[in-house]
Amino acid sequence: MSDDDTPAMRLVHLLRAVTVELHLRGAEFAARSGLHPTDLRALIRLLDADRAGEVVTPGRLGEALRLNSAGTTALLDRLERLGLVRRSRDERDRRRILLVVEPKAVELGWSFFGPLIGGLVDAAQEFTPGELDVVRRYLTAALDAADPVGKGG
Amino acid sequence: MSDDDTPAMRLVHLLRAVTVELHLRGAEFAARSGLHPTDLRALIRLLDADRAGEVVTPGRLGEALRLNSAGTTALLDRLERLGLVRRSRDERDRRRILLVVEPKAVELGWSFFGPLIGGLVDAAQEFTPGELDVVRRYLTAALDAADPVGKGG
DNA sequence: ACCGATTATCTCGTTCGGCGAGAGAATAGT
DNA sequence: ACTATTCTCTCGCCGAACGAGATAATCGGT
Repeated sequence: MSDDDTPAMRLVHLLRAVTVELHLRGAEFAARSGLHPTDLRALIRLLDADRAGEVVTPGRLGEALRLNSAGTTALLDRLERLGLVRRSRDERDRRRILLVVEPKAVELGWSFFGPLIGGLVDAAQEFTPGELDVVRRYLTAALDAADPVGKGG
Repeated sequence: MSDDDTPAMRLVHLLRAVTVELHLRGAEFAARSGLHPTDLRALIRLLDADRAGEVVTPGRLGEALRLNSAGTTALLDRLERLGLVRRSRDERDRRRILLVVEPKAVELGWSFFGPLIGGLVDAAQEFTPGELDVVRRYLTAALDAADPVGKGG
């Protein structure tokens, strides 16, 4: 966007290149697995929640993915048909559906993220703990810059 | 994915959070501008090429976006209708169309990337040149890890 | 205990982005 | 000139996502 070739701008372009690359990887993986891009985003969200022990309902999932209720239902139909997730009535509030992640989804997630994470962890081996902390500080600052409102907003 | 709470894994999660955030920003901007996500990706590609002085044809654009020819034609119809791009016959090889980026597209690009880049550059102010170089090395390594094949094929 | 308001999910009908197949136009090789 | 190749566009279709509204369960006030 700018012809500036400052260190800061180089990082901006690098960061963008990384996001583009990860996006492409995701799209390729989704296509190979018979998933739509949205399905992969949903899978990621569900696995994150599962890992954090959060309970996810269709409403919350749709909100996270910016889908309306009709789209969310269709999405869950697809994921359920693929055996990646299961709908389970909440017995405490019987209006709600709790989404249960099936083992198959965890396996699928690992088959995608495993190699990627492995590569990134290997890459980190080349750096000292102090250097990794510098990177952490930068990425944290970049996250704030990209998300002015903040997660709490 | 892993419960490991090592510095390397923290960076993985941070990097993912940044990409997710940038992705969301893009989707919001696209919706506000009456663009589809694909249209924004196309705009980015076209502006990059414009900046680099590259010549882009529908075929090349479709290849970059992983669209087939029919989808590419529809995409260009949308962008042309919005006045962001213009089709121009290549007089040397009259089978080809050269895509010309209109000033409106450059303005639109800046209105999206400008604030984002500004925030990222500001964030970089807090770091010494040596620290920024550490980040550059890490992101370069991460890019390689995400793209094992490499840009060169 | 009842009734309206609220919340959560699903159904129906529609829109439109993207795909596959193939047509049309220009170029390159023999 | 003839054929193969390259580049773009047209046509018909599929399906993801939307808007509107139906259905079902819970909550609050009386």
